[in-house]
Amino acid sequence: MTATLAERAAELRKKLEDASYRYHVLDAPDIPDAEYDRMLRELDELEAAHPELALPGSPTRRVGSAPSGRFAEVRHAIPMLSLGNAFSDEEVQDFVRRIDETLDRGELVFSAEPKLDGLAISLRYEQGVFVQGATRGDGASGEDVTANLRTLKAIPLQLRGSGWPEVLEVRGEVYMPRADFEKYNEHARLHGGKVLANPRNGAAGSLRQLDPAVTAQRPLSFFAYGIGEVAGGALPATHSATLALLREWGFPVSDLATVVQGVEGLLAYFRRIGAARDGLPFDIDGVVYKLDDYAGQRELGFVSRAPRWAIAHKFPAQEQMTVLESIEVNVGRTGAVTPWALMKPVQVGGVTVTRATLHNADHVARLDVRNGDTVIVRRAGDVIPEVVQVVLDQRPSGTQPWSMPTRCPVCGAEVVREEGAAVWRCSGELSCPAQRVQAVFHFASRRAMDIDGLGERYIESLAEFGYLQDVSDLYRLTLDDLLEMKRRADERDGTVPETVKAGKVATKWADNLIEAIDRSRDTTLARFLFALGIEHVGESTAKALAQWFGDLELIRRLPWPLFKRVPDIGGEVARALGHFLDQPGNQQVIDRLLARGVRITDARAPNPKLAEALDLATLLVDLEIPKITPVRAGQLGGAFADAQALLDAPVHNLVTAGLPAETAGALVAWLEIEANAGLLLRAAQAQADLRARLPERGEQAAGPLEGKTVVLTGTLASMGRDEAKEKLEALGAKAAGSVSKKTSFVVAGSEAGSKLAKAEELGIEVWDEAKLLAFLVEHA
DNA sequence: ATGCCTCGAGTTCA
DNA sequence: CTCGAGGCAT
Repeated sequence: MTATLAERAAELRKKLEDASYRYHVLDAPDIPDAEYDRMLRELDELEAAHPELALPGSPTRRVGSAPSGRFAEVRHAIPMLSLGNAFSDEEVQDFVRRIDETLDRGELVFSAEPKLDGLAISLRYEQGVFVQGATRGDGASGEDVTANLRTLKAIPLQLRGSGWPEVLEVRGEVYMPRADFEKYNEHARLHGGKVLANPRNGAAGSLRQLDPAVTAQRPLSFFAYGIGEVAGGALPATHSATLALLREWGFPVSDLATVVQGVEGLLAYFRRIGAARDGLPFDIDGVVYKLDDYAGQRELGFVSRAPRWAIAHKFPAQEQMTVLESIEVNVGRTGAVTPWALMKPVQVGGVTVTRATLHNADHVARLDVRNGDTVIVRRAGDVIPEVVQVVLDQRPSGTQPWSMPTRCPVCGAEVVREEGAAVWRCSGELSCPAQRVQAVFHFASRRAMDIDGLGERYIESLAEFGYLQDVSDLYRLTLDDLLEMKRRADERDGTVPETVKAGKVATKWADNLIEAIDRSRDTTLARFLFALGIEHVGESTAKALAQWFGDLELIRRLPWPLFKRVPDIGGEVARALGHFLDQPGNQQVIDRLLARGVRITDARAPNPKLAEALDLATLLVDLEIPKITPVRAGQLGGAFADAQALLDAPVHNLVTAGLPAETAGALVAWLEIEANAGLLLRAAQAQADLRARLPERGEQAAGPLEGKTVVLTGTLASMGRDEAKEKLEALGAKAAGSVSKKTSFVVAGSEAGSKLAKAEELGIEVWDEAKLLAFLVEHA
């Protein structure tokens, strides 16, 4: 029993020492802080419970690691201690209770401040002059980095004011502001410099440069938070008063540092800083509480490595270590094969994470993650977990680099990658069940046909049991089909509910689903086009198509080059759309959807601006015919009335139209290819069609927001964001996803974040909810 | 060609 | 939200 505990203690000590060395000496940590803290606590508890295991050299007895020797060693007259940690309200309550029991003096006053994620240093002033600066090192002695610290503008070389002690040591944190860190890295990337991993490492690495000139180039800053040795003078009786004095003497002190009372005060402060955290210009990993009066601090004293009168209250770890059990792949709607990591569940930033996307094969290769690896996961951008790094030391032996499967795990078709592209795709297209299921899921999604209650599981089962070949089958599902599907699915999974065994069948969900499918039959052209899941045709492009052509039948017949007449649609998107419509299978699906009751309720006349599509010269340029430059196309446009006339023309007419023989030859050769001739023929028909339908110019009334681009952000009280978007679009506005200088105005609800900040930065008009509502009422 | 600016597509958890 | 890539102005 004791033997195993002793082994565990030895193992923990070894790991902690290694990690500490990497962190403090090499500036290259290989495990997250949270993991370090966890191991240190385990060892601490072990040693507390079994004092015979506690050794003098244990990591629990000191703060960091010995200096690397490149800088002179500085012995701290008063050790630079680290703090105990609290991760929960209970631990903070315990901290306060312990002080209460010792001091017995009623409501306690604490100084509270953010805990910066930087590098702790000590600055020594004699007669008010900066004489020496040192890193914390192992707490007892650190490295002399005076020359480097002198380059920091935030550190006074001579104290301001008066009344300072003859000898004064100021402690604080050197850090790199986030924005400066980004800027620095951007510059480094552009000029091939060293890219810093994160602000903390950036600060640590910068201070440990042997050449102060290098340090001077780094955007470092400093906050004072305490004092060390004081001689030949006196300081106030409280920490807060001392901070105020330090500020007068010329030190930056965080203006978030404040005084609070009792446990409630501490916890309220923690929440306030936590809420403000993302908006702060620097990284913090928690807050620090210190008993404010020095007399009380002296009375409380220290436990082995930390003061009893202070504690660090840490935010939930944003990074954690866990084991990657396997790398799986997903097949998306477009056939994209995406690798993702299945991991042992771990708490990160307050939620349990088990899976994280690995984006694509290149990303996996860059990280070199393998099955069984120990990995560091982080929740990036607030929510989405990502695998940051592999802990190579912990890699099991005999692993192989991961490689993309050559066959689709779902349908067995070959997995291929387009030249130069990042994604690998399953080549099975609609014969791949995964792609079919995803296609239906997309079709039913809220922004497409909006079929409520049709989730992925139901779709999978319906497809599996043969009720669903393509999306048009949704519209011939019966109540019995659904119930039968459910029965077979339950049977297969062995999850037959007790109620069913008792002879009762729940049908409410199926009634609702049938009803939802029926409701979705009436839809808009934009939703319908989006729902089809055409490559490159997302919500925005679908809206543009609907707005410009107005009618499904017209779009179905259009030769692809004409799609390029719509703003923001270029060759790539037009070709993808044409390719989709050229497949008889797709046209049949559309036919069946219409035959089974799907109705487009907002058909209208084409946009008058499409008149330019009637121009033969424009059309010829769009067709991308070899040798037909815009100039040549113009000549042909002048010589022939329309595409039909060109098709009818004998070859020699091309030459008489002013075309050089070589160019005319290229055109004739192009036309000899049957598909091309067909394209031109269809273009001729489409032109005739359009000509018949186009309304007179200016017939369509322009909305009050015509030509305006708006961006919505934050939460609106009176309506959903989508609803607001629709209303603005109805008035002619275009709703964009991000703020740029082209944005006309931003509508900001409550808790608006980065987009509002960007708008303010660019000086773009911002509407609040009241202004939006007033505008909508006025133009209803 | 280059550099914005958008859009599309894929994604996590409660 | 973040990446990759298309569209378009320069």
